[in-house]
Amino acid sequence: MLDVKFVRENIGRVRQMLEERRSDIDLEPLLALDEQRRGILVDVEEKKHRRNVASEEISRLKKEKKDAAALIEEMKDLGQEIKVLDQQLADVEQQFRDFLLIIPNVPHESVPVGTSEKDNKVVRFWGDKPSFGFAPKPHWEIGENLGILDFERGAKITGARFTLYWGAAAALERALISFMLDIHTSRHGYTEVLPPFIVNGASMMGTGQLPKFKEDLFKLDGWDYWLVPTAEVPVTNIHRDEILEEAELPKYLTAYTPCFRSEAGSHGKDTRGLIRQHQFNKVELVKLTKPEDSYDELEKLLQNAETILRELGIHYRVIVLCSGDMGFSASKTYDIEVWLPAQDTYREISSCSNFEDFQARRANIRFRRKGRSRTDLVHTINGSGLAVGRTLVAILENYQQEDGSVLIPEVLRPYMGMAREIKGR
RNA sequence: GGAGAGAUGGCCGAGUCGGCUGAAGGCGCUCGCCUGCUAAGCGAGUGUAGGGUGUAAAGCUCUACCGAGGGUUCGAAUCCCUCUCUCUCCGCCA
Repeated sequence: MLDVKFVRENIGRVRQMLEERRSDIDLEPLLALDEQRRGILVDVEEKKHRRNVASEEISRLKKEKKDAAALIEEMKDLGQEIKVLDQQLADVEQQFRDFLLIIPNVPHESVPVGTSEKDNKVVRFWGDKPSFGFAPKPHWEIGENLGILDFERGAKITGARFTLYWGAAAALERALISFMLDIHTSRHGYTEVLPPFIVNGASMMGTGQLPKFKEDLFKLDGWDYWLVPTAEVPVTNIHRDEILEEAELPKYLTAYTPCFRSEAGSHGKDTRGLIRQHQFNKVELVKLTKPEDSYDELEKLLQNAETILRELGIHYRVIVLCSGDMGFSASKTYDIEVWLPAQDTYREISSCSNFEDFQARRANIRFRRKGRSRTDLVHTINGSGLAVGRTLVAILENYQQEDGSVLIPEVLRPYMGMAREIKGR
């Protein structure tokens, strides 16, 4: 959510931003509502002031045993007027807030302007594409041949985009989760948390999934409860409606959660394999920082995520998303794309974003600088560190051998009973 | 699921028959004084949000907020209703 004052004072910039994001929101109604809101506010506050003064007067008259009937009668009318104005104000504020909630964040000045993913810019590459003396297979073939990925039974148990893992695949998934969490806690200074996997509507509002992206979420029937689409939601909302001390910042949090996404609008896309599932595992990195530090902290968080792929020895590239391809709440986003040899392409395995104060304003997460009385909004940053299912895909494809077996990256072996390779269940 | 108790400022805790209670008292914290050091002591200050005024900061001023929402009333932390959450006991359960 943007600051109304910012919108009011930088109307040109906000208009331009909406254009860059290819959004057709018209800001006029917002400004009109803001004007209206302040007009009613001044009026109703003045009336309330008069009522307060009169109430004291009535109290005094009664104590002195004097007649207060005339004043009371007068206040009855004033009370009615206030009631009407309060109702009007509530209506206007509701509309005003609803409007503000659907305006996207302003891209950072370093973000390339563009209309689609074609305008994203590659920042760097790491490692090399592996060379195979045979035609590399896609992960779904590798997994099915080894008997460790069962797409048919996943679909039977639940439906499309759900997969059953057997034996070594299940163990590898679990190993990856532990490995990632261990690296981030022991080497990068994050505190591990295990949050609820179901959150309420207020939390979804806080990080920006609601009200605009309801159709992407799974909701529990009859409850204001939603399955988390990412750990970003419960973890960022840990400090919702709190005021932190300056000394507590920056906060580094990491969490494993499953993620649930309806994938509305992606019918027919990535239908084979593990790439696009309704349920997948992810280790998430979340930071709450002071505004002046957030862009440095974003770079560090990105590197923290990259470390996982480097340790696993898998080739990847980093790209910066252009204005037209960025998510609703982000000011700047880097994607890490991992190399998938069978598809001869790079696929997103992590998305690291700075939201500046956009989420903090919605979620009301503030901090107080030492020696100052007023509060400031924190900046929030998060990124996948990494998407576990896609990491498993990358391992299967990059570490496959001609005989159909898969080598286990060395750093994962301690988590896999020191096994060197996967030959079957 | 059944029965009961509660929700007040960073924390503890008081609010009688509704009327200078944004809220006593204490703790904590901040600044100043005092003091070989520390501790103690003394003095002052110490919620959040929004509006007005102000070039800005400060300041001044108004409004709202005592779990949330509604109601009664000239006036509600105090009375009534609904909801949420917490705690205790019973039942059930991993």
